Amino acid sequence: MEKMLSQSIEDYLKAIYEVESSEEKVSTSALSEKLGVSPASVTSMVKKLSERKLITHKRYQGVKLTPAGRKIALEIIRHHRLVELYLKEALGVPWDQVHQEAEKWEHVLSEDLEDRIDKFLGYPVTDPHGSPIPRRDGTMIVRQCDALVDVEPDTLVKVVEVSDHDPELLRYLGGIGLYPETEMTVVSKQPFKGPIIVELTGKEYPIGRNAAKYILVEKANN
Amino acid sequence: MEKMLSQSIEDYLKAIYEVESSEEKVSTSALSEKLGVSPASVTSMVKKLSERKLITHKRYQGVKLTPAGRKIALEIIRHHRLVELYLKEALGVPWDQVHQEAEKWEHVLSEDLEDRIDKFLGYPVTDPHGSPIPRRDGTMIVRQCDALVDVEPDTLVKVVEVSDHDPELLRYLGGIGLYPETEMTVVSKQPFKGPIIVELTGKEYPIGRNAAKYILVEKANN
DNA sequence: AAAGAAATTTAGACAAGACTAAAATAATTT
DNA sequence: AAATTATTTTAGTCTTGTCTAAATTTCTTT
Ligand SMILES: [Mn+2]
Ligand SMILES: [Mn+2]
Ligand SMILES: [Mn+2]
Ligand SMILES: [Mn+2]
Repeated sequence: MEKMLSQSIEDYLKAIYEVESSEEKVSTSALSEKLGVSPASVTSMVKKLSERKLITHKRYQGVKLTPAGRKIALEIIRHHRLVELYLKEALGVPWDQVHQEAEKWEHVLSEDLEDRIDKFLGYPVTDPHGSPIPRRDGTMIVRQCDALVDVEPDTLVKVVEVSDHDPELLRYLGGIGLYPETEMTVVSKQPFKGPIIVELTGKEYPIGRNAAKYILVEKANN
Repeated sequence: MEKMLSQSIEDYLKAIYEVESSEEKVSTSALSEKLGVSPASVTSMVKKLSERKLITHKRYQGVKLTPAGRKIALEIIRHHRLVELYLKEALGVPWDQVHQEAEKWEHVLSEDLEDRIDKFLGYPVTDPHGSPIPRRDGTMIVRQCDALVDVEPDTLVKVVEVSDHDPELLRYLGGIGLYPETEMTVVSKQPFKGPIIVELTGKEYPIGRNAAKYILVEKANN
């Protein structure tokens, strides 16, 4: 049952899953960008993944995960997020560094160790950045939430999730105490694409429009 | 300063170090055997490692680590042994499984994580099988001890180290309570290459000659 | 000392995964 | 609708690390 997949294949499937969850089409260029390889390299890997029935591909039209491919992607994402949380909880790795470490560890985690870590953490459902952890059976809850950048001023919101890709942003947010589950008020959106001002723990902080795209929130139930 | 070395190179250097510590010469065939690759593959990697000045090589005469190569080997062995101990202590992985896991994790451990694990464990000096953990500076204590198979009957000995390579042996030894630091008496050596009988916690157990080569002991001070 | 056996190296091939440059196709402007 | 631009694919090359088969060197026997 267990096929041995290369780290490269695992990273491609994960990237395709991630692009699928935010973009309409999963284009060669999007994957090229995300994985830091040339478009030509993406095309050749796409061919291989198609042959293995892990994705479908219409020439020039982008790719799509098959159920088998999606299952593997979620397996790797589960590893990634469990490891992130484990590193933070068990070894005190700061939340802006866990992503980078997990990027390597996700590929060498045995099923046995996955279970031990899961148990140690008390079967958690979200990682340190608020992203949901896929279940062992290859399913994952999808939540409904808004990007901070789209929220109207004067709204009380609760942070749901923060992108884990930019360590510098994470350090800034950690510095002002903005984590998943934090409640805050959107005070104003400065004109001319200026920052969004939020208030938490009695102080006001600016958050750039671009950063605010990567902070997901839900309206606080008052 | 930090060169990025492939997992393969790291495994070769580690294997060379390990063969060096037990055999006179580090032969192509010994490495081939240990790494599970063909002799021809060893020769070609040996050429590469020589060019990088990590080993010296006299044609048909075996290889030797340079100081630079030895330092890297010990770095990997340090990772390996810290991870083994960590998995056992922090996640309860049984001692017969830690080696297999560590074989993969040793290559993806950052210096930061290495330090965190070291600290968590209280700066340990031996791994679960009793092998010394190299220090950060690339040095390691070498101990003087005897293989159990060479000990005369009627001697009280203390277990120093057990080979981590055979899970089945480790399970057997764990089952009879034979771990590093355990004291036991060598009762007899059965004739015709028969087993060695040891006594611990009041009971006698047989240990095959071959297994006894991989159990290192010292005379108990008493 | 020579022959035979064993170990090592060379030669040549292959698979994975990347790259660049050029060709093909699709999307956008004019 | 044609021309221009952008995206994607193809073609061909490279590196890493492996393999098998053949040649070379060393070791062991006689
Ligand atoms: Mn990865
Ligand atoms: Mn995360
Ligand atoms: Mn290894
Ligand atoms: Mn060990």
